[in-house]
Parts: sequence; structure tokens; C-alpha cells
Amino acid sequence: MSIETDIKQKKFRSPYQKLALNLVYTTKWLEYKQLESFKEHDITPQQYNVLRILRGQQGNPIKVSDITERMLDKSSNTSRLVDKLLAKNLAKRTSCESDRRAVDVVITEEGLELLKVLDPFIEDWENRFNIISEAEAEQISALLDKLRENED
Amino acid sequence: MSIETDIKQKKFRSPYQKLALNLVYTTKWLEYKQLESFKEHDITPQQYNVLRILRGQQGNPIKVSDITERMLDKSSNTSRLVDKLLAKNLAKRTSCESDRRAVDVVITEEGLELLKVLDPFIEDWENRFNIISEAEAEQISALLDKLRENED
DNA sequence: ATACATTTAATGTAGAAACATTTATTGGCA
DNA sequence: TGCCAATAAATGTTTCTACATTAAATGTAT
Repeated sequence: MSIETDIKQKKFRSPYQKLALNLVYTTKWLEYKQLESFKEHDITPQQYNVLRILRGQQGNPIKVSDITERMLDKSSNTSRLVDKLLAKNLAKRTSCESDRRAVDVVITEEGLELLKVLDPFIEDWENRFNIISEAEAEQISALLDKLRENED
Repeated sequence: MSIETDIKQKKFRSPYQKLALNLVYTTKWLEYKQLESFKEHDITPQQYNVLRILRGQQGNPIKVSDITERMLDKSSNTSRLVDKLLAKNLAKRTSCESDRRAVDVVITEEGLELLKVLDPFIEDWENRFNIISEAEAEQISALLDKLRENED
């Protein structure tokens, strides 16, 4: 369905306004859809994001501040997110030898297993994007990168 | 900056995964940037969204449920959002004659004035999108619409 | 070495979001 | 008409977010 129909707005100030609204609307739509899979496993999108980053480390520990750097939402409180993962035995926390201010985090076996269960759902969602071509996907990505260049 | 650099991930499973992450990341970036303008005027993005919808009515009252239908985030609690606008004298609420369950909402002069102050900031943001062409913006919008077609 | 700014993580707090439930009204229909 | 499901909005509650503050460790300059 077109954004015009979805938010019942017939006209936009410019193609740029329309794109801005469409970006926000489509992302909320995507997050809402993915949320359904996450809820079943008692995990939030942000906790999932941290778990994915931990798995990407392939066994190597990673500091809390480095997790934040890699997150999609950099304003999130990584400390508390790690707390939640800890409480569910999805991650473990050890003090960092080289810098005693820092805290090293590693994913547990249980965390890896949860990701293995979630993987097919997420991949399924991503694959539905193939309603557009790979080239088109790459092109949108490139344009999004370009939009963000315009820093202030 | 490329999404690869921003979230420090070198490889993606597919262009579709990359696009999914880029959509979420770029929208968070955009929301965060706009938040700065909103905060100065003690308003949240969702309250702004409601105000814009109210202004779009051009003086005609609109029911709470119809506001929800037009919002970018349809899962939001419109009742409480309207409460906040009321408390700040940005909107008024009158009971609907034809259906006493419903509540009619109208923007106030003060609300219109606040939007007038915010307009240039928002337009400025949207105009920065002209780093890409109008045609490209339309094209991305069309592709985003296409992505959402894939309902479940 | 000491003082002071910086970095890292954790915590306190107010406000907002998410989700279910409640209350009032309406519409349909037996 | 009377009953019941459906709808509209408000409210209760728990959790999360945003933001500031704190506390400990480190780096740096004098």
C-alpha cells in the first residue's frame, strides 16, 4: 500500500518530505513485524542487536563501550541491556584485565542457541525484501548512506 | 559515512540484510536529529505528529481514532498524547455530538503558532535530502511502498 | 608525584511506551 | 424492546528510554 493511503495524506510538500515520512513509517512497520518474533522469545530488538554483536565476536570478549559503537541505536543504555542478557543467561560479564574500568562481555551457549532459533525468522524477513532486486537494495542503501553524509 | 563504517560491520548476509539494517539505522539517525529541534520546544516527535495531523484538518475537528489512523506510529496511545497537548494548550477537546463515545480534537492558535516556529527547522531537514535528486527520492519511496506490500 | 580532566560503566529518576483492562456508548438482531 | 457484540476513549500497570549523575580507573600535564 502506498504511503499516501497508509497515513491518509494526499499531498506532500516535496518528494523529500514524502521520503522522510516513508522512511520513518516503513521502519516502524518493519520493527513492529520483527517484534512479533522477538516477543515469543522474551527478548527486545535492542537485546537482539547486542546478542548479534556478541556473536559477531566469535568468542572474543568485547567491552560495553565497543558494543554501543556497533549498535543501531547508539543512544541506548548498553549497561542495562547487558544486565538483562545476564539475567537470562544469554551473556556473561568478566572484568577486563588491561583496563579495570572496562567490562568484557561474551555470549553464552544459551545465547548462541537462542540466536539459532531466531535466525530463520529474521532471514525470512530479510528475504522478503527480494520483492525488489539486489541491485535496487544496494542502490537504496547507497542513497541512505548519502543522506546521512549531511551532518550538522 | 557508509553503514559498514557506522556500525562497524564489514560483511552482510545479503544486500537485503544490509538494507534492513540501513533503514533502521538511518531512521534512528533522522529521529535523533529532529529530536533536537523538538526538545527545545518541549514537545515529542509523536506529539508533533498529532499536531501536524490536526493542522491538516484546517479547523475541522477530528476524532481520536482518526488521528491514530493517520499517525506514523499507529501503536501509540493517542488519548494520552492529546492529554499532553491539552495540558500545553496546543489543542482542545470537545465531545462529539453524533457519537458520544467519540471525542473531537482541534488545534488551538497556540498550537498553530508552535508549528509555525517548528516549520523552518523541519523543512530545513527535509531539504537536506536534496543531496539526492527528486526522482531518486520518489524512487526510494516507491520501493519502500513495495517492501511493505509483503504483508503476512 | 600530584592534580585534574577524561574515560568507562553503573545507577537514579522522570517521563514515555507497550499492553491489557475498564467504562461508556452504539449498532445489530432475535 | 432487550441482549450482546463491537467500538471509542480512558486508565492501570509494568517495562523501557532518555538524561543526568555518580564512582572508579586511567591518562596527561606540570
